[in-house]
Order: sequence, then C-alpha cells, then structure tokens
Amino acid sequence: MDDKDLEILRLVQRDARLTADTISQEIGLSSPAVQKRLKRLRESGVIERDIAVLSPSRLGREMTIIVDVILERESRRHLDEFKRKMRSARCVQQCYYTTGEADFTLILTVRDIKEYEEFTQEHFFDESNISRFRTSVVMDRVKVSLDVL
Amino acid sequence: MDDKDLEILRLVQRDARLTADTISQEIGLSSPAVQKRLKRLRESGVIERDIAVLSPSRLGREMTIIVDVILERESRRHLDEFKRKMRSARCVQQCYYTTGEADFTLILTVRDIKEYEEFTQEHFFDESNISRFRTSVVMDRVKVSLDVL
DNA sequence: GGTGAAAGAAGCCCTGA
DNA sequence: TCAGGGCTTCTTTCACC
Repeated sequence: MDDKDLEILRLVQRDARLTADTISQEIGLSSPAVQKRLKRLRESGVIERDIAVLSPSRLGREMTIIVDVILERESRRHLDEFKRKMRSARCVQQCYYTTGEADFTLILTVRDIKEYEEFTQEHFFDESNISRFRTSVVMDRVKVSLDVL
Repeated sequence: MDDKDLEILRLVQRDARLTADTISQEIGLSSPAVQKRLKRLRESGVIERDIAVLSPSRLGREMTIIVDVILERESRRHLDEFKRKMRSARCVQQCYYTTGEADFTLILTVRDIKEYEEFTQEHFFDESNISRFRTSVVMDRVKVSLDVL
C-alpha cells in the first residue's frame, strides 16, 4: 500500500465508474498497473464493495430520521436480538451501538411520518425491552458521504 | 419507472459491479434492455453516482464517533458557516441538521481519540458559537448501508 | 511495472411488436 | 414506445518482457 494506491482509492471512493485508463492518466501509471492494484485492493478488503448510490427523494423516501434508543436490559441476548432486528429492518440505513447516554443510534429513511410511526409501533412499542427513544427529524442532509480518505 | 427498474436498483445498490448480462438473467430482460434502463436511471438522477466503499479499519480509521452539537446562536449566518466547515472537514463522514434537542448530528471516523480531541479543539472550542456537544463512541457498526430500497 | 493480444462488456443502430 | 438482435468500440484480463 503506497501513495499510488491511496491516490486510486481517493478517486474511486467518489466515482467507481472511472476506467482504469482514466485513472492511469490521472496518477501516472499504465492502465494494467492500475487494474492490478484495484484487483489487489478489492481482494484484500481495502475496497469492501462497489455500490450505486440511489436518490432517496427520487424514490419517495423524503424523510431522514435519527433515533437514539435506550434498552431496558442490556444483556447479551437482548443486544443481539435488537441488532438482528435493525439489520433486517428495511428503513434502517444505519445502526450504531454506542457508549454514552443512548445504547443505539439509528438513521432511518421513510416515506412520511406515518411510516415512521408504524416503525416505532413495530420495533419500539411492541418490543418490551425498549426503555426510551428520542426522535430527531432531519431538516438538511448537510453531508452524506462514505469517503474514508 | 416500473417493477423492472426497481429490481435493477435493488441489485446495483448492493453491487454496482454486476454486469448488465448478469442482471438481465436475474430479472428476465435482455442485456441491452438493462443497459438502457441503467443509463436512463443514471441520467435522471435516480442513481446519483457509483462509489467504492472503503474499509475504515483497513485504512487506519478505527474509531467511529457520533456527536450531537448545539449552537449558541441559530442565525442563518452561523448555521451556514457551521455547515460549510463540516462539509470540508475530512473526518466528518455525515452531518445532519435536525429538529429536536440537538441542532446537528455528526458521524466521524478518526484514527484514535487524540485525532478526535484535535477535531473538537479546532471546531468546537476555538469556535465561539458552540453551546454544547455530546460525544458517543461507536462500539459496533451494526449496520452501515446506503440502501434505499 | 510496462507491452501487446485476446476475451469480455458496453454502447448504438436498426428491426419488430 | 420499448424490448431484442447484432455489430462496433472500449475495457479488462492475462501471458510475457
């Protein structure tokens, strides 16, 4: 992993459709050299995967909501159960298990507040292990990126 | 935008390297038909872009931190100024302007707690307009996805 | 890491429904 | 108007230097 690798990563984390040829001109290597590096970076897991970023608003998921959740009992079984549910819930984009005041922070995208209300019914109220949760509605998605470098 | 489009989107939002041929077999269309649809979806902005997802831990950004920030004065000028700073701060992956208790929720990736401490020095303490901030350290990135569908 | 040839995928036009 | 077939062009891959 050298400077050339880092340059490649900086480029593809913003645009994965760049051809090896374009990248090679950008950083001063030959096209096959870039491809060999990309292959290595993928196989070694530095590049985890390539994804298409969809527009939530163009697909009718206008609202982004952030929720802090506090569990009642923080046993291994309850934690794993909650994590499993969040992973399989479609409107949960992100779920973090954290130190501090809340146990979990969730980031959801929903069509409207009604869909969020249904989510809370299913996952918070019908779930005896939720102590409290705090909802924040996102007014501006100021920055949403997965850029690491 | 029909069911076939949605099927295509569901596939490429998880793996943008799928070939049109693979997708076509999956959903029962010809390869050129899939390509036409993908092109249309990109041009119309339903697919915003394609990115490579990098592994934060493999690149030495082991820690994920969630910060809630409350500003002192919530004037237009102060809000825009804060947003601008967060957009350009490298370790800020996501920044949301929200209703509720906090004004902003940030998601950061940093090398270590020292790097976070430097971030707070630069952006919170040397910035007279920050009223309070609350830090949560992520213990488990339970789910991190940008899947919309 | 670079070069060149071969395999493969994408883009385009045209036809047919 | 939109899906499918076939051709062309570009990209990737692999063997070799």
